[in-house]
Amino acid sequence: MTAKPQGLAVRPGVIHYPGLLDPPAQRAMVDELRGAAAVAPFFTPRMPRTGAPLSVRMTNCGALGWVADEAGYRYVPSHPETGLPWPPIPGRVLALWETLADCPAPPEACLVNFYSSAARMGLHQDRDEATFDAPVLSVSLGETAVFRLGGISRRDPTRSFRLASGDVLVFGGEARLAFHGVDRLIPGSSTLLEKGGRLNLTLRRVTPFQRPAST
DNA sequence: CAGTCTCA
DNA sequence: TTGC
Repeated sequence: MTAKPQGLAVRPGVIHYPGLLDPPAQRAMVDELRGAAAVAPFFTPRMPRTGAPLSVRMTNCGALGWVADEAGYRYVPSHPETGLPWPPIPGRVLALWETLADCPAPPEACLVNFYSSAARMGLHQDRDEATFDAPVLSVSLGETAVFRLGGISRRDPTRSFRLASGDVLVFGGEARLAFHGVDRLIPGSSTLLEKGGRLNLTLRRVTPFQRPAST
């Protein structure tokens, strides 16, 4: 995949690439992620202050990983339970970023969220990064998610649409800070993951990069 | 500088 | 890096 594929603008700045990864590519990516999860096991994130658990389980790849616990939301260089550095971002995940992100620097964080059939994710923004110049790239693997997308303000109207296995979504430009979440999964919609559920990868730039000079 | 929780 |  060298040329940039065509996508659908769900709203300005949010591009949906349905079925961008064919089933063999999805399987290969899942295999890579299994290797990463063997080094950095999934853990249960918690809400700041209350400690209420989120229903997803998560791990990370890359130089920095996103964690959530009583202390807050933040990026850290190592796994909160093992203390080991996050494993590298898998090659085919990096390749997707290179094709789609239009960004001169590689991603620093690859958050891997696992949704069981009952997991959900409330509406939120990805805003814990020190730069919003780079887009956020999201990859869906496994069961279809009923995804919810809003605007920049929490009270903006929202829309819902489905994200199936192999779909890629890019949040950039004016939509980089769009609210989004997952209402639910559609059970039985995929057999990619033997035990069901859904993996979502979120690729992000965390620290600023030097943009090419304009003259 | 309160949040991607949840339940009232 | 959470207490305020």
